[in-house]
Amino acid sequence: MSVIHSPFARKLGAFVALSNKEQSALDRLHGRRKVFPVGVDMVHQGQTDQAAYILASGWVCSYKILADGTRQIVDFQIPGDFLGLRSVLFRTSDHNIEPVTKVEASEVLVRDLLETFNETPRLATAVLWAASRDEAMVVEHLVSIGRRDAKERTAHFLLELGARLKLVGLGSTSGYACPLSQYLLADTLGLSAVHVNRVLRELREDGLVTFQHGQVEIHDLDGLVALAEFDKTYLDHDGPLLK
Amino acid sequence: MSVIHSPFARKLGAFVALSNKEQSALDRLHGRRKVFPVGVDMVHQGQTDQAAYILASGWVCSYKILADGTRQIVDFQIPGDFLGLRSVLFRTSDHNIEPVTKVEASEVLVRDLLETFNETPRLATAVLWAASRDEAMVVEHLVSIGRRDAKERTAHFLLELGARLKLVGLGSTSGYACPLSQYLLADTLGLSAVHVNRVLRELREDGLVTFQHGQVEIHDLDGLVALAEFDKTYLDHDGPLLK
DNA sequence: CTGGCGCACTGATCCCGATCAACGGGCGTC
DNA sequence: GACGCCCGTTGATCGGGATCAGTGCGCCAG
Repeated sequence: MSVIHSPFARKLGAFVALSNKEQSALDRLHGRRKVFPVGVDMVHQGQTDQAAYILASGWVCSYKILADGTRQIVDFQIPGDFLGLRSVLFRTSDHNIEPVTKVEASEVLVRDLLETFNETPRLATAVLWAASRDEAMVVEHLVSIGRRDAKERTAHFLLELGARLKLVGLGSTSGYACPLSQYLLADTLGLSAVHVNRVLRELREDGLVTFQHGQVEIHDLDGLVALAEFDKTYLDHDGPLLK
Repeated sequence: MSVIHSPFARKLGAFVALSNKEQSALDRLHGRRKVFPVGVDMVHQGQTDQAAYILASGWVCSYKILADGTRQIVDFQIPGDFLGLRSVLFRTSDHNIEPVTKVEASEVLVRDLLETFNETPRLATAVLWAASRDEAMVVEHLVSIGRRDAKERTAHFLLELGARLKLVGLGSTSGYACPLSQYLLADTLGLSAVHVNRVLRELREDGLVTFQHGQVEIHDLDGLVALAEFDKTYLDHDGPLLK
């Protein structure tokens, strides 16, 4: 029987060294597959959904739209990320979760998740670590928007994406595929699309990074890390944090 | 035997209708009391602490300082808030938790918390709801900084504080005591202290809210709510959400 | 082939909020 | 009582990024 570990298992494996059996248990968590087309809300603003998902493929962003039409993207989910749990719990929050590329997701019942934890407690640890890392990234995002200028912010975000994609085997520290338009980038970074364009040009002219044709190429990792004050521990650990 | 429910019990009681017995179980959670003086870091940047705390009195903020000395405050904790759990989990995050007023906190072992949950599962539900609300507020904070202008941001923050303080019986929708300096406010909102001052003056001149002598007085609730696009459900529910 | 549309890109201008500089008041210390 | 120091307050100026306006290109639908 062939073993194809899901991005979810790969991600958690980056935090806790998991046996093949444990990884398979994670894979078994994946329930019914659902496909969401591009640009369609998975959860509507103000509405709560009972389902949680594990992203199998595609990218998702969660965002909020204000009365004047401006949009703030809170974060992105990539394959292996857990999704919807927040919108299930947040009775009072109202931000959508919109796929930016066609998304394949596995419906997960929280009950099944908890049962899996009972079988193998180390999985609970792994999930906690992954969740805390995800929340740390939201906090870093907040710091970025509050106190970093446009160039630093952009550099930080591109580095963060790279680190996360590397975790699930979808990229490296030198480059990765990125389906985000400059408009999405703008609404993520709290900038205008015009200015994102200028910033990307500057970063390219500085020889730091290129963002073209859906592809991010990092040319000067150290320079980017220094510019963005990016936490290198996100990039450095190759094996699991907890053996 | 007199029953003095802690702010922690009061806060959770706002989400789930708790019996006196359950509230007492929450009160019993409070472990050894610790006092932290004003302006001293409870957890140092980059360092992890094994303890989690429940704030008994005082205010705490968690923040990060960048290389150029600028500071971004991520959020505040007020009495009844759970604290330190995030810094325990965030191995990679590096932001401090600094009391802004003298703080009395009860050390809590996560083990004790889980045991309490086993006795009364409804408490687990209450904690989850409270935690998700707290995280929703961080998300709203991010949206604020990213897409609202200085006036809207400030209004939103003052409303949020009021709603949270009301939950634990430390204020009302018309006013509350607030120990924050305009410098702290600035580093929270991603503004400069000078500009915070001007914004507060404008809000006062508009007859919306005053922030003077450590006291916030809300004069036009509806006006503020509209300006900030503040979610009124935070203010409206008086009883527990789940009976 | 053609019109329409979304996205990348650029120049010109504007404005919100940062920065610099200064003053005054409360309060604790010597 | 005099000196610092922190905080609030205000004016003048600067600048980063928004806004407005427009071009060009690829792609899809007709």
